[in-house]
Amino acid sequence: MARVLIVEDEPDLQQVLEYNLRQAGHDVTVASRGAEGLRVAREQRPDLVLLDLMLPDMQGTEICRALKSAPETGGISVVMVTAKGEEIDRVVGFELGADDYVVKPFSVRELLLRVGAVLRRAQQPAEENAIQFGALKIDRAAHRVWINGAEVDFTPLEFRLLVTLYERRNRVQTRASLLDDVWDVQAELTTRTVDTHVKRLREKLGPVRDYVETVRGVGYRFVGSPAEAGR
Amino acid sequence: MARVLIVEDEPDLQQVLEYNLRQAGHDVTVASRGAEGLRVAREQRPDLVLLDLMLPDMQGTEICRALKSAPETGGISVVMVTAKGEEIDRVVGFELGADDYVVKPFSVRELLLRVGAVLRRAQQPAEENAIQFGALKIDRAAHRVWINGAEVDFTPLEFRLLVTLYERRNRVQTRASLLDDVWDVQAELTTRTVDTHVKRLREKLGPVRDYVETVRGVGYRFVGSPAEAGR
DNA sequence: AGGAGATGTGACAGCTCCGTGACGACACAG
DNA sequence: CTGTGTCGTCACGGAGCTGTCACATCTCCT
Repeated sequence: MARVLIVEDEPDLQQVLEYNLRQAGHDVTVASRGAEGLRVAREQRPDLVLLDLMLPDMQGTEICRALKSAPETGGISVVMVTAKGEEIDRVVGFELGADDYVVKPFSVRELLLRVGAVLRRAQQPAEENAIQFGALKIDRAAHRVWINGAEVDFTPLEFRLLVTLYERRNRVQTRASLLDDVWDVQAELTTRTVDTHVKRLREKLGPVRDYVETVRGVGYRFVGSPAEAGR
Repeated sequence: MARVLIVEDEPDLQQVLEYNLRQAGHDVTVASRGAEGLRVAREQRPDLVLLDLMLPDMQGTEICRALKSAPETGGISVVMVTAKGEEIDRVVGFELGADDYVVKPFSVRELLLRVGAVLRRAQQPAEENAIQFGALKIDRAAHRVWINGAEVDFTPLEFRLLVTLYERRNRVQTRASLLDDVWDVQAELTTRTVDTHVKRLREKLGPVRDYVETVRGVGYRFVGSPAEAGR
């Protein structure tokens, strides 16, 4: 299905990742050290690199930056595997251009979902990476949003919420499932937290706030007629 | 909400798990020994198995593998409960296809969150979302209804009632069974409440109000000739 | 035709749910 | 240390939803 390079020093985790990605039908290569990973990535140009943030010889961030900044390897998708769930790690990961991340301990299902989503996105770069939806434009890679051509700042959380809502557009998403997808599973939060962030999202969405609809008693729904999409 | 099988030998933990999962509205079965757990899982086909890694007679991993590798039981979600937080345990658990795990000691809240998340994910693709029935169109995922192409707003209760009636179409449903299916289990309501909501449903159904028939002395029935379906 | 029981209808009060603004905790930058 | 930005929680209030009741209408039986 796709060629995946795993850069991970911990043998157990390495094995889990390799096993499950193979199961999912991918062509897998493994590297234990950062330098080795970077070399293999440059030589083989895989479709996706699964990259541990902490490696014995160098930081995963360096590898990510090195890959993303070079034109030959810039097209390779990067998913970061982070040990700590700290927000800072995620932000830094994204700032470096990583396409997504998973936080240890993660469920296999989650990992495969994220890897699958990133690969799918990369396959149709023009359409999927830059989302244009009516007056709303989202660049996932750059983490930027424009409304009627004017750029609007979104916090990392708001951005994730917006993208998550968009990805399952025209489907109601319960507060619980949004908490699953936008926040960590282990996060113990009130469902009302979702309300507050939807409110903040709508404020920033301004003229296109109606794209996010409330479905009373159920959850939220991103909505838009197909005619509006891809414009 | 869902049928959960607990396979756990330690009586205290068994009790805690059972109690809390019942509180969360699940239908719980308990097994103390691995062989028993495997047998019950095969017979009852629960939605989810909460599986202790260490059992007196066999390893939880064996049970997990046995369930996941057989087509009949492969769809059952498995959440592992591990005594030690060692990475190796997780690895083994995931390699075998467990959907998630919790490490003892765990907070009850975290357990419930993970169980809920796993169930929600497993549920998602199973449902058939688009229903078209003559002039009536129902999108369950989006929670939207159209009549002759025009969208009509339904309250959460009305929507559930409509879908429930539709699902058992051409079969009479008593007021009592509708109360069970549409309302909360513990709700103690007058059967007349059903009448009122059927009335409201019919109002909104307008031209297709005749899809909901009254069966005097028994209950209500959603009807439609097969020719009308799937249009 | 008349009556009893079942069902339809309209009104209403109570309640749930959601939007909103405010606040405190926390992390980070200067 | 202080200022700034982000995030989670809470309390309030309004809008919408829902259960119940009383009464009207209908259906079936005698």
